[in-house]
Amino acid sequence: MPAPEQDIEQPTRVSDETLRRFLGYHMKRAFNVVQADLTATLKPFDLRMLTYTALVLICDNPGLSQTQLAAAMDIERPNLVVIIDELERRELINRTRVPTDRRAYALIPTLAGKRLCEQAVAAVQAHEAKLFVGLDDDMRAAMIETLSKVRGT
Amino acid sequence: MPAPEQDIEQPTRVSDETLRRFLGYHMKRAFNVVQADLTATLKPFDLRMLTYTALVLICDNPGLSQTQLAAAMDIERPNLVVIIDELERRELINRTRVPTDRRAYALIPTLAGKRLCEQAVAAVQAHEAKLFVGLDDDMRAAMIETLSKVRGT
DNA sequence: TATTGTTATACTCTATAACTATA
DNA sequence: TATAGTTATAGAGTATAACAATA
Repeated sequence: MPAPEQDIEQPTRVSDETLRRFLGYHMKRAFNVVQADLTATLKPFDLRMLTYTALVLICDNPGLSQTQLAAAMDIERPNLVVIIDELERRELINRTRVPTDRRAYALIPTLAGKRLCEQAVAAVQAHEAKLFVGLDDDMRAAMIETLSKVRGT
Repeated sequence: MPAPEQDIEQPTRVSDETLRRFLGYHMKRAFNVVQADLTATLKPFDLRMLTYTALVLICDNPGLSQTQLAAAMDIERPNLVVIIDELERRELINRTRVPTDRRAYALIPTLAGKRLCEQAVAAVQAHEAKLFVGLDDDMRAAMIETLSKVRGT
């Protein structure tokens, strides 16, 4: 016999009671908000999260190779190429051949790259201060510790 | 004059000292780990995070519409269509026309859908217990509260 | 006129295989 | 043979515009 269709009614409010028991669910939803706000924060600099991350790591570690950078960013080497292409095209970094290993590039920030990086980092600092405004230092440190533990580091 | 190229050397270790000052950075990295493990957890059920989330919400809120579900999942309606298509093709849910509004579908789980949902939820519970093994209940509650606050809820 | 579900489309991020040039 | 960077390609996830059916 066919299923009874008598009690088909749209719920007036959608409950996420099962999902909200999971920490991962809250992490995803919170991270979505953070990511959206970060994207807006970086837009004036014409940077995305990936180009921003790459630029900061290159400024902090001048001379690193694309393989090293891809490992640090936890992305595949092929996906890094277009990111580096973009940063180089905008003259924020240079690809310099390494004399001792002519297969590899040393990634070096330009002066413009270093300046943009400084400004972007300051903007991201303001973005974090705004997003995590009610968070005291102890809780902040505890969260970083917990998140690092999850990551396995 | 050209830039001096004398001190081009690959760093032996890549430092992320600037980035690790940001909570968002730790959230992203931790969430990547959670997401990867969740993907593996759901694979035996032939579910992805999106199809899993949709199935759970449909089981918890039988009869809800696609518009309601898209809002609950925080995704655009067009992107939900293929997700519902897949769940329906696998006979885990049904699209039933609402008598009072023939534009809308009421999404109803099948018996098979409810069973798969139960099993998947149990597997995700185990996955969370494993990932957050060192996390005591107080810290867990504090994290959920903090993440909810970031989300603006 | 507005809304539900849909199609088409495009952009980003991600993942893998295969190529080149160097080692 | 192995590695660095590259190309090509394919799969997800996400976003917007526009359409048919219905309200």
